[in-house]
Order: sequence, then C-alpha cells, then structure tokens
Amino acid sequence: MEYNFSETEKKWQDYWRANATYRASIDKSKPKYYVLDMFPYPSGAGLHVGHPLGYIASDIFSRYKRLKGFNVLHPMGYDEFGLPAEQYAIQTGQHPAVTTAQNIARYREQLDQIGFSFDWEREVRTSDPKYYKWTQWIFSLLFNSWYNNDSKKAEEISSLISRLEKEGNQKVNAANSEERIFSAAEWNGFDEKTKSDILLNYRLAFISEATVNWCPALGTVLANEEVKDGVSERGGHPVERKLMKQWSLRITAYAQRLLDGLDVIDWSDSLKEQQRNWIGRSDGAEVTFQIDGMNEGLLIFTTRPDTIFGATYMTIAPEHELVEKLTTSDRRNEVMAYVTEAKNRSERERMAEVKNITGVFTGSYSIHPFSGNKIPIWIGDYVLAGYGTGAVMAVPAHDSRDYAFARHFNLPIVEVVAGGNIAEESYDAKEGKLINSDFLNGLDVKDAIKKTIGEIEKRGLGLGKVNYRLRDAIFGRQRYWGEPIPIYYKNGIPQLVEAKDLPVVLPEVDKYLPTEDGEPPLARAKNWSYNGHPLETTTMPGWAGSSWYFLRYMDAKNENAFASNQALDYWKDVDLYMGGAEHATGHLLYVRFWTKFLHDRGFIAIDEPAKKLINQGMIQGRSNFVYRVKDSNKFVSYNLRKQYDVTDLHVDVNIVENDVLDIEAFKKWREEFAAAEFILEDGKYICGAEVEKMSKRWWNVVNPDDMVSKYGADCLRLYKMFLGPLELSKPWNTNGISGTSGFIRKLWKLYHKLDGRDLVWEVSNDEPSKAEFKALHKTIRKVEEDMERFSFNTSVSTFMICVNELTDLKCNKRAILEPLAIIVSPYAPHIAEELWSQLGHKESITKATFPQWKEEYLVESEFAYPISVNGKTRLNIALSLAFTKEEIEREVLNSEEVKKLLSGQPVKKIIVVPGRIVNIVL
RNA sequence: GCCCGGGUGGUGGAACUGGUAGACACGCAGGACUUAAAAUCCUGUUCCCGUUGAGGGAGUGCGGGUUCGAUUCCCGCCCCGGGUACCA
Repeated sequence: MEYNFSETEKKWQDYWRANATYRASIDKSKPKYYVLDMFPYPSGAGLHVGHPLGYIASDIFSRYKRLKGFNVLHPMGYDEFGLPAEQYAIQTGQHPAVTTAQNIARYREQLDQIGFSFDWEREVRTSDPKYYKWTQWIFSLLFNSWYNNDSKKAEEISSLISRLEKEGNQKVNAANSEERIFSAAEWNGFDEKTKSDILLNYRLAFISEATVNWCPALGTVLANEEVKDGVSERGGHPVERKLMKQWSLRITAYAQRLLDGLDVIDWSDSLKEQQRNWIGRSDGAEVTFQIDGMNEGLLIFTTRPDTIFGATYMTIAPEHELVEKLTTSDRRNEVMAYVTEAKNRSERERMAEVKNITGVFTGSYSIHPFSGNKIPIWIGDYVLAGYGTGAVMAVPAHDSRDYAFARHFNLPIVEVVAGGNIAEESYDAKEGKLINSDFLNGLDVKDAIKKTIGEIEKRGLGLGKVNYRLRDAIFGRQRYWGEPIPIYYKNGIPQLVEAKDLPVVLPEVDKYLPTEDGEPPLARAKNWSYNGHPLETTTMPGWAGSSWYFLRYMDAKNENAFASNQALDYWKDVDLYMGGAEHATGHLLYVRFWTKFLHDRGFIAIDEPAKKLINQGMIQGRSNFVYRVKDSNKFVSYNLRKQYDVTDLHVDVNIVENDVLDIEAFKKWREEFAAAEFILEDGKYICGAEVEKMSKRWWNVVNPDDMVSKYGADCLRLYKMFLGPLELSKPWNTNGISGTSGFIRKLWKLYHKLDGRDLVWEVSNDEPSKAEFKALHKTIRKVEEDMERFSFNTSVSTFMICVNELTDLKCNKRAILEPLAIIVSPYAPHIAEELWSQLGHKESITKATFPQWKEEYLVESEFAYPISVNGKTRLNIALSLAFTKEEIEREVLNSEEVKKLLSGQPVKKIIVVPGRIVNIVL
C-alpha cells in the first residue's frame, strides 16, 4: 500500500486525543523540561503559513526531549484581550468575546491538523475570569508593594508604613515619585487622603499625573512601545502628548536588575541589545548651577562632567517647572509663545521637525559652579522634559546637539577636550586630553570624569548619578476589552477590592465606546460599583495577561492560587521559549519584570522567566506575476514579456506551481480571464516572482490548511524545517516541497517490498550488516548534535542521506528501521507512529527512548586524505588512520601520483594533520 | 546617524573549534519504463577555457592582510534586512 497521509494523520491525531498522549504531570523521577511558544493573539485571519514555523520547531524539540527521558511541559493558550477584537466590536456591535471565541475555534482546528504535542488540558485564555482573577490578584500585590533600594527588592507596603510612622521618610531609600521629606510626627498627623497620595508615590502600581501618549482615534493612552514613529502600532493612528492621571507600574525600579539579568540568560544578542538600549543606562552626574540673582538652583544631568568648563549656556525643556521663574519680563511674550507652541505639537510633528532647531532665551543667567562665569539659560525643545532633570549644561564643543543649537543662535563654543576640529563640528568622542579646564588640564577624559565627580561631591554641588531611559509603564487603558483594574474609590481614595471578591468581572455595556462626557466604556456599565463605591473604569493593557501566563500553565486549573507551590517548585522556569523578536521591548521586558517582582515577594523561586529564547525568522511572501499585453486579454509568458508592452498583475500563488501557471485554474480564477489567451514558452506559461510581505493584497498568502491537505502535516513540518536555519527570515516558496514529500515516500518504502504493483509490509529480523549499522549510527549522532544546537534544517538533510543510503543497501532490518522510526518521529510524528505500530508496538512511539549511537559502528580504518599542493587540493590518497605523521608523509611522498604531480620540483615543507589533510608546500 | 544580523551555484541552503567549498533538496538537461502522460528510477549539473571521458584556470559581496592552508581570523569599503532615534 502506498502511504496514505491523510488517513494516517487523522488516525493518530484521534489516537493522541483519545489517549491524552501529551498530558504532562509532575513526575519527580524525571528531569523537567518546559518548552513554551509565545502566546498567540487569535486574529480573525486565522493562521497563515508563517505562524507555525516556531510552533513546529518547538514541537520537534519537545518530542525530542521526551524521547530523551525528560518530563516535558508543552502548553498552548490564547492571549485574548486586545485592540483588534474591540475595534471589530465597535464596528459590528458584536461582543468581542464572541468573535474571539470564533477565531480561537479556527486557530485550534488549524493547529490540530499539524499534529502538535500540546497538553491542551492546560490551555489558558486571558479573558476567562478564572484566569484574570489572578492577573487582578498580581495587580493587587503590586499595589501593595514598594521597592526598597537598600534591600534591592520589592516589599510589602506595610513595612514602609511602619517605617514612616516611626521615622518619617528621610532615611527611606525607595524607588518613588515622592519629593517631600517629612518626619514621623508629620506623617502621623496627615489625613487619610494625604497619606494615600503619599503612599501612591511609593507603590509599584500607582496613579500619577504624567504626560502620556494619547491616541484620539483609538480613544486610549498607549505605552511607549505601542507607539512607533509617532503613530499607534495598531492601526497607525496619530498620537499626541497629553497630561493625564493614569495607573502605571513602577518598572523603573527594576531597571538595573533587568539589565543585569540579561547576562545570565541565553537569548539572542540582538534581542538583549534591544532591551539594553530600551533600558538605556547612562552614568554621569547631577550638578546644580546657581541662578544669578535668585536663591534657586538649576539641576542638570550630564554624562560628561569632564566637559564642565566647556559649558557656555544652559538649556531647559519647554515643560520645565522653572520656565516661569526664569523668564524675565522683557522676554515674557516671546518665551510664552514658544512654550505654548512646543507643548501643543503632536509627537509626530515634533519628530518630523527634529532637524529644525528652535529655542528661546529666558533672560536669566546661571553661575558656573567652577569658573563663576555668568552663562545664559535657554529653552529648547531638543531637551526632553522626561529624561534626567529636563535641563542640560550645554557643551557645544563636545555635543553635536548643543553644537547645532549654539551655531544656530550664535552662542560661544569653547573647546575643552583636544583632538577634534571644533571649527567644523563638535568632537563627541570620549578620547583626548583636557584643555582650558583649570584643575582638569592634561587629564584623559576617563580620569577627568572621575576627578570632576569627586570635586562636585566634595563641594556639595551634586552627585554621581545613573539615569535610565526606561519609563514607568502606563497601565490603564480607556478601553472595554481588557481586565478590569480591581480598585474602587472611597471618598476619592483608591482602595483595593478585597482578594475574596476577585475577580472583578468585566461588565456588560450597551456600546464599546466612551461615554458622552469622555469616560471610558466601563462607565456605561450598570451598577459599576463595589460596596456602594465607584469602581475604576480603565482596564488593563493587552500585555497584562501575558506577563505571567507561563506560570499559570504549570497549574492551569488551580482555584486557590495562581499556581501551587508544588507545581512552581517542579516546573520552575521556561527552558526554551520560542517566538518573534517583535516583542523585545514589550512583552519580553514586562514578563521579566513581573517574574522578578513575584520572586521578591516570595511567590516563586526563579528570577528570570526563560533560560533560553530563540527568535524564529519571519516567513515572507513570494508573489507571482502574469504579464498582460496592453489593451488585450492576452498574457505573455515571463521570458517573452520584453517583446511586448505589458502590465504585470499579481496572480494567486495557489494556482501557480514552480512558477508555472495552471492555465485552467487561472481562467476560472476571475471571470474577466475566462476567455484569456496565452503566449507560451515551451508549452508552459511561466510566471514572474518577487519577495514581498505576505498579504491578501498581493495574492501571496498560503495557508497551512491547503499545504496539509495537499502534502500532509508531516511533509509540511519537514519542509518548514528543511527551508533553512530557524532564525533566518525567508520567503515561503513551495517549489521545493516535493523533496520532503519524496522523502516520506522513500521512508515508507524502506519498510515495504514491492509485490507486483503493491507495497507490502516487510521487515526482517536478520542481523544488519556493518554498513547498515554505520548508516544508522552516524545519523543518530548527527541528529543528536543538530538537535542540541537547534539546527533543524541539517537534521532533515541527515535523514534524507540516511534513507538514501539504506535504500541503496536494500535494508529492511528491524534493528535498523526501529531506531530510525524513533529518531524521525519528532519531525514526522504521524508516519512514525504508524510504522511503530506496524512494527508491533502497542504503545505510542512518543514513549520510546531515543537510541544511543555506538562508537564501534563508526570507527574507520582508512581515510581518503586530500593531498593539496600550496593549499590547493589535487588528489586523494587512502591511508590507514593508524599511521603516524611520519608514515603518512613517507607514503604520500613515495606515491607515484604525487611524484607525477610534483614532477621533480623540490618540496619545501609538508604539513600533515592526521585524519584531516596533507599539504605539500613548494 | 548609531546598534545588531547577513551577503556562498539558476534557487533554498551545507561546511560544528582555520583543513577536500557547494552536503541535502529544488530546478534544469539527457536517458529508462509507458501507446501517451503522471508517478518512479538512472546519469549529469559552480563558472570559464579546452576536450576522446585528457587537462587547465577562476571562485564564498569588493580591496588588502595574517597563515603551509581563510567562507571561517584581522583591517578598510560596498550592498541587503532588522531595531532605534534629539536620552544630555
């Protein structure tokens, strides 16, 4: 019988489901291994052929690890909350839960076809109240925590309160936004509202008034990483800066630990680098410049304190709190006009005008702390309010932005580090000797930085200081489709909903839009209150549920905790995390933050969520084109198109095979082509091709369902891996799929013999030959090595080589074919199960053990040495591997062929690497 | 601009710590089987010159260097992909 993939694949998928083959449970007799795919958001379009790439790789690895004796946790679920479902709900009036459920059903169907080994009993869905109860619970924990910089961890808020009661906040070293210093007595005298406001400045989940990214079209604020190029990542709508009260998470408290943690995890360099840049640590100093004629100082941050003698003016952000005070009356009109304009500019305008230098002089001067010189204070929008102190000492000679500004406004430029040509451009490099700098003269930049900071601290002008680019994460969204924030307001004071009353269930609303007076959609809900007090109306952002889901999989159904200690202790962390690099600064930073937080609060032992992370490359689309002769219904084949005046049209890639157009299908594709005529080459219509993004628009979308029904899941799995290294982006091209399809047929044939026209099962129990053992064992070794370095494409090649060799050897020995089925099974599980059961096994092949390769079958006695002359290979000579260097040298030089080759030329030197190469140098 | 990746046949790619460049597969060409086609099988296939099946030369984006030997290491450039953008 020929191999019938559709029947066999269905059979085994049913078997796996019926027998819960992939159920994972705690088993302390085995080492655990946790393989996780990034949480999919079930979009309406279903899976296209690009999505399963990572899933297939992680599935293969999971199956491999099971065969290697690990207890594997390999779950799947859905990140359901998100903007697209809600936008769709707004348009159609359908509840987002309904459309989301439909999308999930479709996803599941598609996933099942590919034969994944997920433990579906652990499925999680973020919009399930049983799940988001715990998301809300973690939020409550964040609200009830503060970050102690002395102990370097998050602590229960009560420990802070008792300190405030005893000693005030003078000695409290916390990550906070509180500026006042108060004594214990003062604290104890504050009213409840004041205390609440102060504590919010310490809590890790807090309300603050901050400039946020407001997107009017989506009607919500967005986090920094949800904004790209001044427009929203979802939908591409303009984003404005707006001052708003917002729930935020104090991720900045963890900036240094998030940075340090990168050194201990095995993630790709590019991804770590992205996180490092996003966190953006810079080392420098904060220095106060006294303002001339005022009892007030201007605090600046600089990473180049060494250049302080080159500071010829100051610049502050238009939003700086001292703008008002610093502006002299004669400058008032001009300054106010500038500030108003700068504030109203949208993010996009601001970015578009980066090269446009704008600024205004305040009329005030500051006193240089070392030279005592008077230097002017300017306002410029190249200084950002949100970074550092919102003020800089401008050193035009050594900072390109200050340089451009100084040139534009004719401000003095003083060189203080030798090495550049400041008449031409600023010299920003941190190299050279200090000049024009009093006590710093002659020092190197590095030493000068140290010395300046020392001096600044000694004179009480400021402190050495580290700044981070990372901002606190805006957590509230003015949207419907998200987890309600478990907060209510009692006399305007935010209070937590009690743990026993969680979850706060997402209410029904009549419309998924803001109310007439601009309140978020939840304000439409009837009785949106808790014990008579109004509940918070903003919801959590899309990334809330995904920041801890990896923990829930460990114990998905637990109703008493987000996961039991037993499960957390056993499964610990993710061993292999597979997913796209696009989550570098969003999800992957938040999940690390929440993990560290839960660790601090004693709920989990781990401090990083995933030991190893692999980014699978993107699958791009490959479009096909047909060429229509202008003003006709004639189509000319690719290589003849230049002889005509043609328009190129995208053609559905699903009716093209190996760039050859299926003409009949084309005629049926669209009515207008029914009567099309063709100018062929060699009797075929050849299409043009180009790599583009996979999109409906370009008719280049290939979905996995079609591939599965045409070639089978095993073939699709093998082909995807065969395409190239996992991390590389590549266009999806079905041209080569017949290769893996042929491989499956050849594999099947190994276990059969041809009886007339039929294939009949035939496997013998005879002892295999040496050659057969060798073919198998070198395959086992290579595949194992490839697996350990996630080189899936080379494994597939190795299988092909093995099957080709065994076919040549006409091998049908059980002792070879049984282990072969096992090592192939992670890649092609369906056919492997079928072969396994026909070999007489009652249990699934997934319960088998990965075979061990044996050195004895691999030893070679001879090696065909490549003999090269001056590094160029000339011929091969087979020699015993037992030979010493000297013996090899003698054999080679005495060989007739080599003598002929050298034709008497003197040998200058001969390099012999036993088992590798011989190089003769003339 | 800056920071990461990456440039190997007609195509996808292989070559693990410097040691036979092009494994494996697609495509293509020729052949076998077939009334024919599909399927299958066999042979060839980096390029150039040459040819009886001899032989020779070039070759891993470009130019240099280190080395007996470089796709691999170093220096300088070019191109492509991704990230990021006044972060002081």
